[in-house]
Amino acid sequence: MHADTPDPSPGPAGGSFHSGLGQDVTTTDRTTSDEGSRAGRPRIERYEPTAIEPKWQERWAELRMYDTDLSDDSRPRYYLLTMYPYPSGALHIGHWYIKTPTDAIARYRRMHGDNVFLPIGFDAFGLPAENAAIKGGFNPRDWTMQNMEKMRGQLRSMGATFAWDAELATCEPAYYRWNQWLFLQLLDRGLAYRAISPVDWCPNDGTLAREQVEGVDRRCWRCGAKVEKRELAQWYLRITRYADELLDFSGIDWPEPIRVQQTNWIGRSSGAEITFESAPSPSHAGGAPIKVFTTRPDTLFGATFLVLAPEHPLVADLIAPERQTDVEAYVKAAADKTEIDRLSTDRDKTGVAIGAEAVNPVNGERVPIFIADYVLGTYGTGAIMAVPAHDERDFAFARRFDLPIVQVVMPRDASPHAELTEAFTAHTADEVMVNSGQFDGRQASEAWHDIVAWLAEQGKGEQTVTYRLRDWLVSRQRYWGTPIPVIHCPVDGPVPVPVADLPVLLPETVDYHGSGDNPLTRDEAFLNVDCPRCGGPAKRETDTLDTFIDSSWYWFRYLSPKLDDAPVDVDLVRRWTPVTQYTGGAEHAVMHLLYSRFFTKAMRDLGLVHESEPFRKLFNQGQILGADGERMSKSRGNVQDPDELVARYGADAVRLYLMFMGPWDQGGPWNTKGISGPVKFLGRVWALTIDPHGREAGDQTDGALPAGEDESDARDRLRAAAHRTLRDVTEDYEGFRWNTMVAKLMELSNLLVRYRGTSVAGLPEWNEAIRLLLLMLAPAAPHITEELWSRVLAANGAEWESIHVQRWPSVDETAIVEQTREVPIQVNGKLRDKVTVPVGISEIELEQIVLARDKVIAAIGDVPVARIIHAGGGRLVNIVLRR
RNA sequence: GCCGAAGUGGCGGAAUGGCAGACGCGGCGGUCUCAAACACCGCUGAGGGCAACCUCGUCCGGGUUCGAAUCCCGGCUUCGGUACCA
Repeated sequence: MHADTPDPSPGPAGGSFHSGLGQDVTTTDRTTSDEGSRAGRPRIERYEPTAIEPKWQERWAELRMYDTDLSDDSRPRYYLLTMYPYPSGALHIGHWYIKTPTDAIARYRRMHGDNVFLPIGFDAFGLPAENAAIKGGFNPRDWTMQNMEKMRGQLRSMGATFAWDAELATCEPAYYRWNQWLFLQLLDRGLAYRAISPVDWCPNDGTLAREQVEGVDRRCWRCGAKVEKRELAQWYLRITRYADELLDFSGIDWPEPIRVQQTNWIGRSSGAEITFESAPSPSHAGGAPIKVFTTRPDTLFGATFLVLAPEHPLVADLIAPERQTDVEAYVKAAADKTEIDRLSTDRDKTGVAIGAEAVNPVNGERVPIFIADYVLGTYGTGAIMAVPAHDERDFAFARRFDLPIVQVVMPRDASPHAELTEAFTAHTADEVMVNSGQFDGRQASEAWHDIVAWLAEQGKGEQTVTYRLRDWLVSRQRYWGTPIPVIHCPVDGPVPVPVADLPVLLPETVDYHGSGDNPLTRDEAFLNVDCPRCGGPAKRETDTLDTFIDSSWYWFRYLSPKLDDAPVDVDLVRRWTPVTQYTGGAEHAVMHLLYSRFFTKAMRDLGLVHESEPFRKLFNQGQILGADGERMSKSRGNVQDPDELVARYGADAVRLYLMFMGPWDQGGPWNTKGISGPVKFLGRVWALTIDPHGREAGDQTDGALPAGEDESDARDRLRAAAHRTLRDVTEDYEGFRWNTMVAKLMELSNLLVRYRGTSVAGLPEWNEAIRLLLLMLAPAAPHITEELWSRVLAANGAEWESIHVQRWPSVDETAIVEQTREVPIQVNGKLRDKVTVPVGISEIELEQIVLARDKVIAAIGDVPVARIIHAGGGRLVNIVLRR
């Protein structure tokens, strides 16, 4: 800063005459540590986080500081939501990584006067509880409740400001009855329905989740038996009805990668549905419509065969008797594979002809029909027209089965006779039609529309849109979830449970029989009921709901977790939602974060909520990996236990270290060593505050101010640094840039350390800097700042008031204004010199000074100066020489 | 394969068109101590020079610009997601 004024002007000497200052906050311990007094240096009380953290956590809880008054309209509302944890047993460091910075946001917003609501709860249904229960022979409820109790304690140890009075657990009837209620409403609106679909089924253990099927030969994870596919009646939610609306992200501020993922997942494809007809054959009358979906109707003349999905319903009608055996064998083989296997890209194409033909509507040509598992029954119409010349998969299939390949689209200037060695899939504005009858010579992109129009005229096709997104399968053949409120009557079929009979309670006792299949199917008391419609004997539905239902509306319920006559408090929902800021992992991109958007829209259409989007702003934090760079898991033995760290370094240090590691959205490998940085920093903040006049053994400055500074310079510099830090740190808080926020506070504390024990320690500028430092640090490290704040107040004889109810300080711009500025000087873009000049200097004056510098003259030599660039507001000067 | 994110010292990272490496870890030297630990002070990208200084340097190759870690084009690598979606 004073690089060009090296001569030292000694400031007031010594640093030992300040005990009389009113603002002296030195602790009384200074005099009690007699055995530690060595070399005339009083030992100050050390920073002991474990001694202060529980104390303040209790105090905050006693004062109910963070229960939110939801009816308070006098302040801006800030609904801060963080993904609720699954009660898996214990918190891991990843929970801290997302939750403690979220708490810093809450505290920061409160210091701006916002009414912050930061609820917490538990995603308490799910498979891990059931697996643990089967293994240990106990009730999933007991396991879940115990885990929740442990995790509550751990969550409290973060010092986070959760609104515990709003806590909810989804496994409580008070919550899941409303899952059931919502399900019935969706059923009533046609947004829930039942359909048959294949599930993985083990002969010993019943239905398996996808992750319970192991290895390429698909065996049960528990008993090793070969897993089959079974057709089961399943409940679905009609999320596809909202596909187009879900593609619209206007009005929400979400990370681009999530929006892209959701968009791809929904997978809107514009194309045409084209109707082929079956050709007559000895065993089949012909004339049956076969609908195919294509995004390339312009290639219709190139369709040389048709492929149906193996499970396509028309297969049975069309099949030639002599093909029966082969086709059945193929269909069975396909059914034994999961969709994952079927979709594996590098697999060779397989399929069989079914001995039937179809008629191409555009030219009357007869083409053979195949079934092949590369066509999916669940997408489009489950049937395609195969155009091997213009589709890679069809090309591979045609090569394999020696089928004709007819090119119908080609580049304008290409030779029409060249043989294709791979599918030609380019679809720009520059291709023309060939081998396409009346469309020959037309530009392909125009022919696309012309052919669709022609088909529509003939009643043989229409333009359509297809989505990759499927309806949401919500049936789970599991005990530990929300019972689906339906009764199956032999007379009336599936009948909804009357709303008055809700909740359908999960039975208290559970008998697993040492097996993984759903014990509800064996629970006679649960199972046997009267039909609500005809009163006759009927059976309850034994499937439970996917736990993602629970998390699809939980933030509404936080506002009134105990409300017992409606799922949500319409008035509070109107005032408090959408959620202002949501924080959580990106791994939920196309599940929870998509389902929540769907549910919000569906609940809007049910008249329950007014808005269409759940979360106005979303932030996805990164993932903390093990020290080995791998995902943390018990089996790898690389899990970091936060309790251990808290016991050793304190919650504040852990919070600060997690924030300091790097950008929040980045995550990264855990490295315990690095925590010593934040630990030392907190120790310095402690020492600076309680003992401003102390000096450490080995300090060679001898209490003198830095060379070239007098006391007035030092006071200005302290004040400028404190306010500049405040300005920058405020911006970092706003942008969730915790790592640089902490770094800047470290810089300020380093500066204060330099002045500790000098004549400016304890002066008003010093005290202001300490005060700002504590306030800026308070949201991130709430305990130590609360403790030091209370000591400062006590030392000044002031009444205690929590640091966390203080207002965020405002920047004094006049403190930051400087008299001089250091200007880097470049010659041809290379740094050659620096010069300190008065702030208001003109460009002409600056040039004169710059050009007179020895180093500049040397760098220029005898080459003429072409021009001189003054970069943005005089931040830099660049002298450009003639080439 | 496709989609997304990212490549900067020994390590985590900062700087997003203007002084590369803030801040921290680790390392080296010193002070304090009987000694150690703690704490404190100084140094710490590479190479050269007694020195002042000089040269090189942000994954690789081009380009734009007075000036590029940053913008553009091409490539490589790593991580995440997805998986024959017609």
